[in-house]
Amino acid sequence: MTVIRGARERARAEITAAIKDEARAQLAAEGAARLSLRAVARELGMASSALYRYFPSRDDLLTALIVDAYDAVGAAAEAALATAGTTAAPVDRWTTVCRAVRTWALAHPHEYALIYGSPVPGYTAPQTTVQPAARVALCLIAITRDAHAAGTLRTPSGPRPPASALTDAAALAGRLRIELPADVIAALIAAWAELFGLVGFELFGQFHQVVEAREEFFTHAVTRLALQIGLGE
Amino acid sequence: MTVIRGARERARAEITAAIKDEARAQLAAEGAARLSLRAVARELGMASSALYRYFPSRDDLLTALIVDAYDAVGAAAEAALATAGTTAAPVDRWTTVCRAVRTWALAHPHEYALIYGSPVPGYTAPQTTVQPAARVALCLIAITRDAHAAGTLRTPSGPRPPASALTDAAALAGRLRIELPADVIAALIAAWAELFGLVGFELFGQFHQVVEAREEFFTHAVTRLALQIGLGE
DNA sequence: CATATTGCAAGAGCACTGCTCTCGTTATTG
DNA sequence: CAATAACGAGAGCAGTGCTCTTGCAATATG
Repeated sequence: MTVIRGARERARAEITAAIKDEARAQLAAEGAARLSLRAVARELGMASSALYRYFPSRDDLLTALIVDAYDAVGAAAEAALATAGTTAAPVDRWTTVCRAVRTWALAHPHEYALIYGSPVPGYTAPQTTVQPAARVALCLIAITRDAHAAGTLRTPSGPRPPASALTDAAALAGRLRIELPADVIAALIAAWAELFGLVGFELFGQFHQVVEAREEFFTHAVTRLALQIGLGE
Repeated sequence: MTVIRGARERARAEITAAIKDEARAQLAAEGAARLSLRAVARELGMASSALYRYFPSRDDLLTALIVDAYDAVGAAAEAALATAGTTAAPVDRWTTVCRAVRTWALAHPHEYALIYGSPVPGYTAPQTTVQPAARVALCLIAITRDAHAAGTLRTPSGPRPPASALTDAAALAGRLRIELPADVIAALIAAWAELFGLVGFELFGQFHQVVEAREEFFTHAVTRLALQIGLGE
């Protein structure tokens, strides 16, 4: 971590945090589209131009909020995984993490939309977002790897992935040093994307007048995702 | 269809269409956030205030684009289903429709983001969007219903949905007059959401450095979705 | 300690936005 | 033909992101 030396750096860190907090509050209240630098400055009692000392542009502020949101949902997933413990059944660990993601999303819809909805600032996210963005996925990987190490992992259901998908999966496994078969990795990636499809559809209103028992439906659906990659049963 | 009587109504219809076309062009080029009424008016050679005779607000124009986008992706899905024909295997019909959705999304990323990413204008979409929004889902339902009628539908894999989910599914089936078992409906809803999770993750860059053979991966994943609701095999 | 340098806040200002209002003009209808 | 409704254009308001300049305070340097 960076050590803050003088009073100036300390003040800078505090003001930067205050700006992000106020911006996050506006984001939560009104959404990313209505987030206004001038309103943030107004609320903080400073000139709008002073804010540019801390964030060179509105997009940079949004990017900082994106990183924070990824970290927040990642932390929620990790906390859920920790409370579930390593002794629980893999399926239960899986559903616990998934439900934590869903709960966080429902509590922070605008922040969720910022990271898993339309990517607002430009189309290619800065490199700084990729590591926080991976935290939820790493939780799901950890569960699967533990099950694999314990020998309780079946082979994924359904047909075998095509060779190209297995190549991609093997490359990813090598890069992240994941001790899992390529077909499991491929199934994991699909389940990971499908999980956020379920969350996003509920959050963005597609389940309106379609699914009413949202939580039960979600739990059931992610349980099936777990079984499909070979966890449990 | 509405019959256009006078020259005034004809002009109004044409100008409304021209506004939407120009707005759609700007949406495709820059995204919903950068869509500007004044720029649309400028490009059309009219005063910005005149545009408000046709769309009472920017959100109303966006809503019109949303409806059009739902209709476009729905039409793409229906066209794919038509070309696949009724004689093809249910799994192939399913993957054909899914791939048409993905192809449309890749060709129209901003329009896709508008409807399946973060819902921009307000949180509750107007009632006029629900019918066009259902067209893709109705394609998937039709495939499943055809397979059920032909007797080639297995029971969905995995555990049975909870009672509340079955109740929701039965209610939906009754409302839409779908002749399908409740557990199939429930599996269909999950697969429907998961399909758009796969598309969205690819489109929004989450598969960056994760999946390279995107098309093969997608086809494989949606094939598994089909098997999971009982189509084919 | 005195001085030069740097970091910072504030204000004015630019170009842009969505939107409203008014004012002539044009097309439709009785 | 006359009354009415629809329409286009312009001015204007409040707000936005962002830049530039000016003056001040904290830091670093001799």
